[in-house]
Amino acid sequence: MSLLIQKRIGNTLLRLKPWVPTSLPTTVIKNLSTVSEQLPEALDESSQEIWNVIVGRVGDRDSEDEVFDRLSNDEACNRVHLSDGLVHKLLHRFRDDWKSALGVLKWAESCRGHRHSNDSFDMAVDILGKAKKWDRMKEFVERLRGDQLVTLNTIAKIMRRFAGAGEWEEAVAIFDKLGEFGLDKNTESMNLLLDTLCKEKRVEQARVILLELKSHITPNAHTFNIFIHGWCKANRVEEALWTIQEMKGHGFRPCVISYTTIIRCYCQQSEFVKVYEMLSEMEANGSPPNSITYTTIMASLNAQKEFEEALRVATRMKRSGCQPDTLFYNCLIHTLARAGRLEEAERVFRVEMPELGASINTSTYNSMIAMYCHHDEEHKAIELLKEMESSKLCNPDVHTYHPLLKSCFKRGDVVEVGKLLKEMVTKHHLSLDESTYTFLIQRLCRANICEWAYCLFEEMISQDITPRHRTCLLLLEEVKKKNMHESAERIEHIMKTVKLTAPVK
DNA sequence: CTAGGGTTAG
Repeated sequence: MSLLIQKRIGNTLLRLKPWVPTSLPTTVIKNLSTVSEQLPEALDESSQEIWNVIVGRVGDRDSEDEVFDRLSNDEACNRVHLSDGLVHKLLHRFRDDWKSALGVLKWAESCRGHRHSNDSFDMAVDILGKAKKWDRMKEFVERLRGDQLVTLNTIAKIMRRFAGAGEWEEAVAIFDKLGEFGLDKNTESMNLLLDTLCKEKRVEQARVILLELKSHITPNAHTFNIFIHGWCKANRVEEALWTIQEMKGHGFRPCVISYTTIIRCYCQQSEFVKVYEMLSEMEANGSPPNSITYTTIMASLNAQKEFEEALRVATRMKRSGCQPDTLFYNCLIHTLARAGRLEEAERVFRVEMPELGASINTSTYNSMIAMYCHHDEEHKAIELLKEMESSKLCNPDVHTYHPLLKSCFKRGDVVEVGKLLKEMVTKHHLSLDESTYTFLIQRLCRANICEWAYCLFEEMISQDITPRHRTCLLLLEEVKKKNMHESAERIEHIMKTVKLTAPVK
């Protein structure tokens, strides 16, 4: 087995092999041992080969120069013709590993015939920002500045990373220096700054800055919508309403976005009377609600388990003549499923969506599959999964498999769990996420196969996914019951060293 | 640079 394959994400089952206990059904063991190499999707054959080489060459703890050297000295890498798309995918692959990302970038730059797109540089800046390597980021941006390669998009990445890390003053400082990058302080760049601050719950600061800049830069309708969102995010709907007035004072008519933002805030406060009042107001004053408005309300009612009420909202929407879209239908199907109206959901899926030209996506299928599983019609769920695979319009994701896996556990069919996991990894190149690991570990423990659960736990750690405290405790208890001393010690060790995620709620 | 799902889980 090559190192390359070991490095791949989602080699869950592969890693299980040495651990598979004899108590597991033989079919499971057989399934686990036949995993083939998975490939990242959407790459053509030659790009795929390059990908494998590069990813295989990049070590875990190397410096950027080591990565660069290794790639430069590799024959296969030197023969490569690099496309922007491939560089983009590589940077994305190393988005959490800035050293490797910079090494790859540097190597790509040195390749004959290759010139980076702005997008690649921006991604590098973003990766450094994500890692909070501020000095390296500034250094990198300086270089870009020299080559006049800094765009407003670059600035956006910098600002958002600073603000996201709580360094909002730095975000403002970048705005102040826009001129140095050959960019203007205008409405567009100001809105970017204000939006960044508002999204990081710094609406007050944004407000102060707007007042400062007002005499130089004219706000537009976007500016006010940004503030409406900012106030709502801070749960200060009074100020948001006040901003609507201010907007009017500046000669801008509040639009469907302005109102929908406020409606969302009312929904979160469960102030549904106010929601409906605002809906009526919108209809009356010529900014009628759209699909997004209605979907927002329905989703919120769903969250409160008010499915019948949510369905009334859908009826109201259809009566209003508003054009439904995919997200609306996904929400509607979800609602119908939760309300136990399977035939109606089927009709929406099979008839209404195609007729009204709403495209069906992964989430649509996921909702239908979850519905069937929930109502013990797994065969229909599996049929839909097959349909998804052959349709080529959309592919399954981890959420597609959750209800299917749950059904297997419910039936006590562990063999099927193994089959499904194998399919996820090999056929669809999916890697398990934190919630899937947590779920599997929990259910495997309950099914008295904590050996398997422990393997997944190890796998999780090796993928740098932090287990929840509760998961550790559960597994530890099970492992102790089975006298798996070594595993128990290891779990205890991990609990001490790894920063554990607090349990949800 | 402005608005929207879901989930496996008591």
